[in-house]
Amino acid sequence: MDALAHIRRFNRAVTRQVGALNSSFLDRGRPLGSARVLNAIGRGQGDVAKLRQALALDSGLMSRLLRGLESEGLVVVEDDPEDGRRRIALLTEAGQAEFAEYERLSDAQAADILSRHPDQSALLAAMDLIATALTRAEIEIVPCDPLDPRARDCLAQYYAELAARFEGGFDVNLSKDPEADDMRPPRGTFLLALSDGVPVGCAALKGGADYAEVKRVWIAPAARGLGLARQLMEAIEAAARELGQLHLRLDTNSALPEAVAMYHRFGWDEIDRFNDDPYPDRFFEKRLNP
Amino acid sequence: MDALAHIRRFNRAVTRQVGALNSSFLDRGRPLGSARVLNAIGRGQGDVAKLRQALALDSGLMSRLLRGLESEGLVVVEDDPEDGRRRIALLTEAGQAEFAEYERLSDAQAADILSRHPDQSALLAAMDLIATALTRAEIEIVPCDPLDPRARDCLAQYYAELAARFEGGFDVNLSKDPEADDMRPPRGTFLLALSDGVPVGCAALKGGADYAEVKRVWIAPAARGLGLARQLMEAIEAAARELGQLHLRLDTNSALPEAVAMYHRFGWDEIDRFNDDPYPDRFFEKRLNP
DNA sequence: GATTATTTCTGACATTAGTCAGATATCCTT
DNA sequence: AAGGATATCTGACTAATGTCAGAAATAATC
Repeated sequence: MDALAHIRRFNRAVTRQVGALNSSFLDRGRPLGSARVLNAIGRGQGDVAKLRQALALDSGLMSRLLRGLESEGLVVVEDDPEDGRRRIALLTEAGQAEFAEYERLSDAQAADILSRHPDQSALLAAMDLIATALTRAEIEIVPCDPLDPRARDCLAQYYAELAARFEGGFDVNLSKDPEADDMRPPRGTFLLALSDGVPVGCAALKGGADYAEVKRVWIAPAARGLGLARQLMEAIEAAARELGQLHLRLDTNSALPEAVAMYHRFGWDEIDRFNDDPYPDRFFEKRLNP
Repeated sequence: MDALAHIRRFNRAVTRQVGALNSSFLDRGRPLGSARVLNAIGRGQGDVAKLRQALALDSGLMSRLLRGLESEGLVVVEDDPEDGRRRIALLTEAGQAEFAEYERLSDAQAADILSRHPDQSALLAAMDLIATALTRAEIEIVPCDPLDPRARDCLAQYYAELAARFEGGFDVNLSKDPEADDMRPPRGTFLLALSDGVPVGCAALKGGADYAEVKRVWIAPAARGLGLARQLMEAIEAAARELGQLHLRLDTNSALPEAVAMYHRFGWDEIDRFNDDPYPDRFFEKRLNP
């Protein structure tokens, strides 16, 4: 069977699905164009110029759609304090509520599909894989508090994976869990890779007196193979330079051969054991140029 | 992380993708409505009434779009010989060429996504899973020649799966491969389950003098758990009645416990070995009421 | 400070999409 | 054969979307 036949089927299936979602959006009594603008603003695209680019709309049309949403009382448009030509759109309270209603419609449709499927986790994994493949160009790496729920979520998946891959399992309490303060500025940092707001990877820099440690490097299964690890490691190194930490170390385990290979590939030197943590058996360091 | 957040991300990713595909369709100088009609006809939806239902179009609009395509010389609309009220749309040669161009655009986009992905087979499997989940209501079961490429494709996957699951592997040459003629009317039949044209399962009825045998029951991994096996078995039984074969038998293997459980569930009785094929070790029969 | 570029907004207009009410021909049922 | 239902088509209309040109304000450049 031709691979393209499968993709055509996928295209048609999602096209119909998107069509169904769009017509359910119409039930809220607003044309699709306005609904799309409202949703884009709700998702944080306030900048009118970016909005126009993201939705590929003519400036005249954009302007009229915003006037329409304003007269509905859902949106206010303010001047950009940094550039008097630009304007910024914000949702009013009513606009927030309306945006939430659109999210609810979309969620209801999603929950319906999910509930009918025999293997929900397989379906979610497939959706993640495809969403990542389609939005890979737009994955962004942002700093984040190590106690943020999104960070905790990544770490939970990271620990679960270690537990599955280490022969004797993995108990985070036996390992030295870094203090959150060591992974926050000014001592260190915690980075998340976000694909359209969903975390698909993380990495931490734990500051120290003699050297800083790279910890918790993890990529979601759906996002592997996209070169995300390199992006994260480069961002970590940039953050380390920023913080004046030029001597980096990390530890890992032979049970994770792709990690070991990766550190070699990224210019890390293998060194002797430098701590007594029970899990790692491979140790690396890298010295950065300022 | 909330499952719905993942689905929202998926929704947004495919919405954007569908939007991009639609605007590439516009490049062919024809409004989207006409393009959708042309594509639906090209995919075999000639019946104007079905076309209207599939695309959810008003009869007036449909009529006008067809007139437009006719005046472009892409489509001819004929009377339905079976029902004078109905009409049937067909692509002219120019229409076929134009349809092929749309397919090419869609394929190019698909190939682009596929080529950028590190694990193409995982991406295809994910697409299959989702397409099946979204179109499960529209899976149709149709008779098909056992030598049709789509049938052969299913059988190849079926044999590969047996080879993986049987301890000593599976060599189709050691098993009694039924003659194609025994799986064609008037002796037997071969059924395919099609989801938007892509085969996602099959089952065969091999006619015989004393009894007919059910063979080659297979469901694609992406389509499992949807109750497709029951649909296929019911269709096989209906075909058997049609052909006057009321005594059915089948053989299977303990290495396929879900198949064994299924036959019990569907009212088959386990019986003694009735052939000397080396692979099966479980044997069933079922007597149908006329 | 003059010139050029950028951003938003408005007006005028064209195209596309969607809706509704008949008209006509045919089919189905009794 | 009559009456009701169905499928398509046409005309008349409305709403939505897309396009273009230019005005006004501000920013960037020289």
